[in-house]
Amino acid sequence: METRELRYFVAVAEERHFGRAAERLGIAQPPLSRAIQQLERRLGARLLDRTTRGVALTEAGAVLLAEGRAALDAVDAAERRARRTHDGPGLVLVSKAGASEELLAKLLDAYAAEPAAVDVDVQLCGPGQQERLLRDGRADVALLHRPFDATAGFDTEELATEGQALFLPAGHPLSTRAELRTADLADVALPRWPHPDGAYPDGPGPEVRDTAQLRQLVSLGRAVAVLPDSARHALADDVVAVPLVDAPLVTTVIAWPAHSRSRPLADLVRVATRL
Amino acid sequence: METRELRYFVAVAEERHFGRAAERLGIAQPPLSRAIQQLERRLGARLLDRTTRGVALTEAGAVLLAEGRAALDAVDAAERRARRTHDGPGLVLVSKAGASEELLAKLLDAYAAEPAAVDVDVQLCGPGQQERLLRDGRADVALLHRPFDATAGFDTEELATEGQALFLPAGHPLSTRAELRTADLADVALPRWPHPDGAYPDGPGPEVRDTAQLRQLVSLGRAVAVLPDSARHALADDVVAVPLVDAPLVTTVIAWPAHSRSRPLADLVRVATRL
DNA sequence: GCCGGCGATACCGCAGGGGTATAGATGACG
DNA sequence: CGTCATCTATACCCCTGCGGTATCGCCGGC
Repeated sequence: METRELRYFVAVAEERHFGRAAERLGIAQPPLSRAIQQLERRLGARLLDRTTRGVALTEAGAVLLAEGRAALDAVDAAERRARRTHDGPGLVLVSKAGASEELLAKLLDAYAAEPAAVDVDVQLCGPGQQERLLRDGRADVALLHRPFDATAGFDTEELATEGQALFLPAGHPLSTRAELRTADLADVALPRWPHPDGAYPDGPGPEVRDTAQLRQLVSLGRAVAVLPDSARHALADDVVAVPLVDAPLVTTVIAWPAHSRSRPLADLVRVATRL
Repeated sequence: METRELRYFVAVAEERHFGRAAERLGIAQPPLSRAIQQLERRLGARLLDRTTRGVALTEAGAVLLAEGRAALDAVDAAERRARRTHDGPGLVLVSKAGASEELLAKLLDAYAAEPAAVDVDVQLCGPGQQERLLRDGRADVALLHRPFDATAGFDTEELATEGQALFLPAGHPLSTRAELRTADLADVALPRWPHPDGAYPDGPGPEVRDTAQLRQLVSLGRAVAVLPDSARHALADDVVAVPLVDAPLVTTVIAWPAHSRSRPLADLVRVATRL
């Protein structure tokens, strides 16, 4: 199966519409129809149920969509990592904006002191994006936070575990409490995080993209946030943190593609585990 | 990057010779040279150092070889799993021939009793092959044995942990001992297992492909073997097992691709963990 | 019953992948 | 040092197959 066929199929499967998929791919609709038919013939399997109002995935189509996305990411990763290797030694580390800032700073300092240290390009992104970057080769290593981020398929080492706290603007009714339980948050409008596809769930809370942005909203009195205790370290005067004693513990882990065995990556991981 | 280009590059990188790679690919040598040149131009990176006596990998080439193999496996997996889904529900389980036989039998029995059980196709193979089958989609789930098999990149659940024993033909000098230590094996010729590429290391012991074959050689008095205790269960009268008290513990795990979320697979894993 | 939207079919043009023949480069060898 | 063997690159040709345009057939909505 060729990458092109797979890209075409994934586009149709995601758009559930040949015309829109063709537009997204920058080709006309008829060649796309033909390509999908050929793919189905070669696989010997129906992938799509066509109706006059669009297309639906068959079971085999759903499997090919899931596996095909992973395969396309792997191909992209091969290309990106080869290109980056040619451009010179270096690592791309990705972390959530605003999360584990102190740990990240210590890690970068400690690694830079290593004799064989290479350039580390730090990418900050919103939650749930790191996994994708690691899979498609835009990043080599990531700081993830269990249980929020999926670590499936990566090698990981645990770096730190901490509790969570509610971060409130000073003057908020709950800000005088010594500690809180999740039940106390029943009628608090918590911020809404985007799904992986970028859409936001419905609800009363503000829409946020990353933790740094959220912290600013809290400071402005426009949001309250549940964040790991370490977010406390750069707290503005007008923000209060109250421990949430029964919130799940958050573990910061360093994660990398399971097959990676480069020397700089191994050094970075070793430094991280010895912090 | 197209699958075809990647296949071509991997062939040349593995053969380190354009002519042989072309033959393996079933094409002539000149188009292959051209294809690699185009790939290098598109990537903007030299992948191979050509000499008149063959080719050597550059650093970027080595990265592309490793990542490219994984990517090609992922593409194959997408194709195979889509095809198998179309052919009907079913799981392919792979295990080492002769290993964990009792546990495997119990697992298959227990799963078959499930209300939503699907066909389970059991593939037996030599050591180190399961990982490959799981990666390229020929299998859905595997029984692996830590620390011998690599579980990197898979989701796993532990099923059993056991010690190892030395399996000897009756009458062997060591067969009367109540227990052994690894130091006692210093001048015993242990069997040689093939590398992933099929080549055998040099040494005095017999060449073996799988545990079932090894057991037969022991029974014939042509080999001695270090195997997990459970290999004892179908022991012939003429074979003696002596515990190796300081050998590493062997953990049997059930492993599957990290992103797999099919109902039959989840059922099988649940049944396995409750054995 | 007509219209609009969607996927499939028919047909054409050309980019590019594959083939053969051969040149160019370089280490091996007498 | 010249010749040969070996291996990759270049030149040139052919034809497959991808992509484009025009149009058809089908079906749901009004």
